[in-house]
Amino acid sequence: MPGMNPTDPPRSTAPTDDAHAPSLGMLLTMVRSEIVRAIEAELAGQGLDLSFTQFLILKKTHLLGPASATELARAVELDGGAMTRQLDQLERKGYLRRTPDTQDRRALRIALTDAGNKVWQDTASVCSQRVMSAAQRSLDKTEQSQLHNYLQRVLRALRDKP
Amino acid sequence: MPGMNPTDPPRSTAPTDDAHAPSLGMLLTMVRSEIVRAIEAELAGQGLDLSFTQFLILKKTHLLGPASATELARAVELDGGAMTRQLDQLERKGYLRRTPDTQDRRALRIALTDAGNKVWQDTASVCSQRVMSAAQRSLDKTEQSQLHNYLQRVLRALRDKP
DNA sequence: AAGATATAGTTGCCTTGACAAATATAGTTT
DNA sequence: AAACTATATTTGTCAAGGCAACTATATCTT
Repeated sequence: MPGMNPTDPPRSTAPTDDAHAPSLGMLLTMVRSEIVRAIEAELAGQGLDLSFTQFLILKKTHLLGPASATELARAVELDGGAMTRQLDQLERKGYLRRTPDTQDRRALRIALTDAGNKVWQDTASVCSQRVMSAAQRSLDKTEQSQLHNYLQRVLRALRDKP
Repeated sequence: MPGMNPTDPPRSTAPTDDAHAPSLGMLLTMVRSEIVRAIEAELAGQGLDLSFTQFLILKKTHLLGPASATELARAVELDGGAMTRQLDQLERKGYLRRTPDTQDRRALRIALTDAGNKVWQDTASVCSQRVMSAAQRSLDKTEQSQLHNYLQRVLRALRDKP
């Protein structure tokens, strides 16, 4: 076993027991779901009724500036149909607006409203920064960028198939 | 950007158009979903009709030996209700069996059938090994264990709240 | 320019998973 | 041992997201 951590506690000696070292896949799942939970909790704590997905959409809309629904969907890795429904909700909450695109009459331009901008800048972005820096607080700068780098390389390896 | 209209609002210049460097959160999402996709594709390619969740349940059942539904649910980070339904399916497919626990009459013992064991050992575990080693092929041993280590530290930081 | 093909957004359908309620059984306290 | 309390599993309900079908428009081909 390549990464046998000496500080691991002894364990029941059942079948091939190394059940305590989570696999890479499991770690990714757990880390991600903790981040999601934490950000949703922060948002709720600030009185904001936003799901993690909605938070992401606000983030990307702010980041990209007015964008089409499809661009946004790709940016947050969400299905187009699901995007439509999330946009419905965010529009109902008053955080963004759909405007017909004058260039392409099939498309929309999704833009933050003033309220949406305010919520993003004053609250939501702060929540996520708080969570993300808490998450990485035990890594120094070098380690943080290594982590980032490793994950990018893993991603590329997975996408450049063979 | 095809068609930049003069009446279009200014492209947000502020947040440094570094929109191309995915955040840590986004990386985690993307890496994980690539892994899931890849493993499901491998399984399907081997003629196995197994969702990623079902794959995980087989894996953990193999790893833990006969376990209760609750133990399994915790091991794969799945809700108890969802577990019941996945067990229904896996039992229908003939890969595992529910036996009443003789010690605790509320509980079950979930065990792989012979078919389940065979599928795991001959096919499913191989698929996942193939995907996971492809994923990490551009990291050397040291980097792999650093990645693992960093993720564990991030996870701990998130769980040992502030 | 007509036809073929591709893309944007919406909607319907289906599956999954979270959450809560219900039931059965253990374990603890009085 | 009766009353509480905690745990294991199941079921109902709901929201979310994937996929396919549909409409409208754009783009490419002939």
